[in-house]
Amino acid sequence: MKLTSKGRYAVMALVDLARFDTINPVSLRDISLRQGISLDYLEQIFSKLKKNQIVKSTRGTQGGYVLSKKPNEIKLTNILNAVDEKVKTVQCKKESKKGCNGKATKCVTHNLWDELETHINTFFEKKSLQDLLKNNSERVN
Amino acid sequence: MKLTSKGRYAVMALVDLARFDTINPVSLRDISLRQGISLDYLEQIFSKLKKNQIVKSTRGTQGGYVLSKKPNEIKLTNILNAVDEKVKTVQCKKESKKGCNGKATKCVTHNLWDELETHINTFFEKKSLQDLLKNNSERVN
DNA sequence: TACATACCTGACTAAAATGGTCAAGTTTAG
DNA sequence: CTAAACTTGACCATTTTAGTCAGGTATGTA
Repeated sequence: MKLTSKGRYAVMALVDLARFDTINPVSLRDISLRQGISLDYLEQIFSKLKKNQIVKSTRGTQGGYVLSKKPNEIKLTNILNAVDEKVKTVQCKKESKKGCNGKATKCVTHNLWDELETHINTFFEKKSLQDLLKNNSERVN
Repeated sequence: MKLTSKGRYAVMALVDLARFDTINPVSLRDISLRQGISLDYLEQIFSKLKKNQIVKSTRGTQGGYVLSKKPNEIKLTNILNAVDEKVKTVQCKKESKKGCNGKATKCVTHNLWDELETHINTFFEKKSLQDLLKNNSERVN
């Protein structure tokens, strides 16, 4: 079980945005430099964040990104879903009439992973960007 | 973020074992057939479970595996750790003096993943094999 | 004692996911 | 009109996953 960098990068970038977008849009270049994340990779991530209406973009010189909602309205679950960092547990095909692993019944752990999924999602639904801002009033660059 | 099959297989196999090892040791072959898991893969998994004293083995004809403790004493966290299915979050090198991503300070999400890790582990520490047995009194084969 | 059964070990591998890079744009402020 | 910034999509090296394969070794039973 593993948490990947993409979700972490997305959260880091948005915290950065929340801190710096108050006056002007923030360019990915700036975020890249401040957070040490590859610019090209950031572009992929922000493309998804934009599709999910978490950020808005302005083109051209002095352009960049801003949050489309207030930090306390952006929950971590929104961010992680946007970049496809969902909790994937059992791969039992829900379509199929069969249970897990081709058996007639559900595998004995089926409910377990469901519970875990709920458990983790609850955690992410409670946390907002605002919560992270509070814990990190020290400067980062 | 993803949960892999290895951990799921380990739990499935141990639930199977808990149900059938009361009289004789259970052969991996039987578990393989009942649970639809490759025999060779099961051997790898059980090798780790044995190293971590979760199961005991008997060789020879009529041999097989039995649990080394009672089902209520085996927590999911023990099982998942045994098969290296730990929760891995940030890859910040703890050795290094530097913070995450080569920055001087901890990345803004550092504490977040720590919290999540604790949150998930708490879940696994509460659940025992016994708990899974209760929820699955229906037959599985 | 033979031998089948079952555990044990380690090397190997196809496929997928991860964590990016690279190239070629389009848009717009100045 | 041009540089800064967003946009899109193809591409790729590495690592992980989920096994397979090939050989063992140990031992209960006939």
